[in-house]
Amino acid sequence: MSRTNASPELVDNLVQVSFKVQAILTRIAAAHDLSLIQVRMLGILRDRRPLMQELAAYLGLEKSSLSGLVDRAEQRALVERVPHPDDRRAMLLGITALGQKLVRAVEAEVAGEVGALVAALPKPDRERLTTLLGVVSEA
Amino acid sequence: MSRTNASPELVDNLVQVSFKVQAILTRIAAAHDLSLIQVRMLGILRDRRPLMQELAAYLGLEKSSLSGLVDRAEQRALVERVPHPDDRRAMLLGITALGQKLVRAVEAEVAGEVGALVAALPKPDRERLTTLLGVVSEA
DNA sequence: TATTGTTATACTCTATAACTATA
DNA sequence: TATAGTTATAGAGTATAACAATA
Repeated sequence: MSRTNASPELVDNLVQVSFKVQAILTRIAAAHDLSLIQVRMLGILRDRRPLMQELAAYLGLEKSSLSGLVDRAEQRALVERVPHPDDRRAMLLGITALGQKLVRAVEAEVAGEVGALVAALPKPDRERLTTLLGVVSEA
Repeated sequence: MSRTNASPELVDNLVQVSFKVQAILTRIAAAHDLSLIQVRMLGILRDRRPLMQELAAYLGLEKSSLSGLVDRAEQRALVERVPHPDDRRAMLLGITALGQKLVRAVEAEVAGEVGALVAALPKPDRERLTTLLGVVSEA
């Protein structure tokens, strides 16, 4: 037996804001000749050096899909495949200096434009929103 | 001179929740053999009968991209092209009974799963979140 | 045998440019 | 001439299945 946990209005607002944020991300990525999935990939590689299959899992992609994604990013010198020292089947993925520069530029612009979405809220409201979204984000 | 309007944490939470909601939408759409853009199209056609170019504008697509999108949906009998009564160049787009059924099913599931994201919040918090997201949604 | 990654293939989604038909 | 829509073409992103190399 399931129960309605949220008003239609809350669901609607979550969906609307989600599309709004995605539109900002997509537009900024495109301005740097990147797709959203490429930005996500670069964002992950900024902090880790995963195997192909690990990155595929993070991104929710099949390994074959990731091969193409990495191919295109590698051709643009944004990422690099590094042979795994202990397993000759495996590849470690790294981000290049150019990739880092790009992802930092994108993230700075995102901070500005997403930040502008909440600029109309007074500070206490922004703090409340931060807390509430934190809970949703952990759900 | 620009100023930081939002904490990095708030921006992060907005982006994280946005991806979370999109993942739900994409998964539910896929379970019905639909893409996100097809669901958006059906959602619009539930309330309007636009021209091709009007729908393209709503969705932010080129008219040629929409041709293919409508082709594939029409082949599955989800939408239909209806000749415009007054302009023989133009096409009005409508949703079929099957399309309506599909979009209603998707939206019901979305309400359930997105609703579940906020199920942990007590009701007053959900109401506050609704209001705050309403402001962001209008920004 | 199992695992890591690539390749072959096919489909959706998207854009640009050229085109047709109508206004 | 201008507008509404389609078609031709190209490329990114995705999946499934078959494959090669290594464990």
